Amino acid sequence: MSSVAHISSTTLADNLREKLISAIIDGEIPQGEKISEMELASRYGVSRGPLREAIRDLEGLRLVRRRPHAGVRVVSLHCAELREIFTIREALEGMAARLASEKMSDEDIHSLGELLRLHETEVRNSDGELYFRQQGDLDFHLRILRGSGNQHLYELMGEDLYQLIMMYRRQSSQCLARVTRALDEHKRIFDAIRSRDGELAEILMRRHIQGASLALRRCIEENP
Amino acid sequence: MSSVAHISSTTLADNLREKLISAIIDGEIPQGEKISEMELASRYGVSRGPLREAIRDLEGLRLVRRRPHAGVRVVSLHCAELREIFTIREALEGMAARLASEKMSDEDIHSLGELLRLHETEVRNSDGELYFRQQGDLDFHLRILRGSGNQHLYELMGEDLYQLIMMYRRQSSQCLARVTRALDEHKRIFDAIRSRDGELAEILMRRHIQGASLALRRCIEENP
DNA sequence: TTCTAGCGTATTGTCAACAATCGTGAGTCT
DNA sequence: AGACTCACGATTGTTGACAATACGCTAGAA
Repeated sequence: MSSVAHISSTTLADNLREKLISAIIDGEIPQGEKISEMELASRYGVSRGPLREAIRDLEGLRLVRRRPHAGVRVVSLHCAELREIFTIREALEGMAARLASEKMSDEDIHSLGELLRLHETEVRNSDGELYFRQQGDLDFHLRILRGSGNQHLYELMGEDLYQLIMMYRRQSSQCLARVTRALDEHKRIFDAIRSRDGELAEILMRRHIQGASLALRRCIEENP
Repeated sequence: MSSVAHISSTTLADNLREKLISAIIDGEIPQGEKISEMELASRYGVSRGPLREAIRDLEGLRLVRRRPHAGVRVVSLHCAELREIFTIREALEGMAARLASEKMSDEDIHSLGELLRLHETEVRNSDGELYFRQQGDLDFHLRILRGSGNQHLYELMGEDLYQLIMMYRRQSSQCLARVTRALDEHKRIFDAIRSRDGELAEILMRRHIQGASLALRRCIEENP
């Protein structure tokens, strides 16, 4: 089944794709850097064929920009671009919250509540842990995305676009202090979903993401 | 056999990508069909390398599904999937209408009004032309997408996802009769944008797309 | 007859060499 | 000195051959 050891069970290009995503997200390959096919190929011990296919995927995820015959560079997320992404996120996750209010099963909603309680205790205990926040926050949003029952929506926002957000989060580690407030907003969104109030859930989710976007921009202005 | 006179200004893979998109959209390669790399490569007179890269792109556009070592099939748009796409479209284009209300220049708005007047006369004259409708409708929506000033939003919805919608439209030619009503709804959206009323523009756009989605589903139920 | 096992073929995945294109720096002319 | 030309080097794009995997077919037994 889907357990371990799918290290090389797929194809080289697919594996490379994941490795490259991680490398870019972690900043191992810096933003704006031009990447050399030959160098990367030898670094990962594969030929240029699979590598080029993986790069093609990354281009689709908008993690790299490619100019024909001139090489490919890792994108650099400046403020305007990040704002664009968050606007898209607002539209998509707002819709997801609305759909989740209608479509989620009672069990899934219950499970989501448990997750929130878990987050609360974790926030209370280790009050400065931001790694948790990244994972936990993501987890909440991903659950709602999945709870929408819209497979395309989940793939588009939760698998593709989230990579871009992850890339920013990993590399700009500051900008927390919003943890407790975010958790509070999560709880209100959850309440709306539990009440099957799709319209409210959408509004709250959109506000929540607007707030995150605003906080992010403020943080960028302060810390160069 | 083939006129190879076209010296590709970009790359073979990029050209192939566009050709394959057209072929799939036009139904030249039928939905659900498993595509053979060798056959396609010889058909388009290229090697399998660039072809595989182009296919990788199509997978990102969700026009094909690929299973490792088992080949790649053109997606088949059944009703549920189409509904998912339209839901995403509703969220994204609704947001685009809101943003366009704030960001579009007066000249762009004026130009958009001219486009609508052009559409009106065309609809009045050639009342059954659906090819116009496809192009014209798309044009209106694309203008708003671009008017949002959000580059990522435009690329995501107007360049990537629209391929899927185009694919459906081309292949199920029926399902018009909504032309005049759609035009009317376009006009109201335009009015909201001209009034710089982003909230109203978003609501109207979402209703408009909901209506289109509903009409589509009804049409599918009637015509198998 | 139907299920299963095993083999052979056809297709996909990978590689390393070949060709085309772009960026660069030396050299020259005004 | 500054700008333009042109050829060189390095990198990307493309190809056909090679290896690995999945699918179908035949054959045999229950």
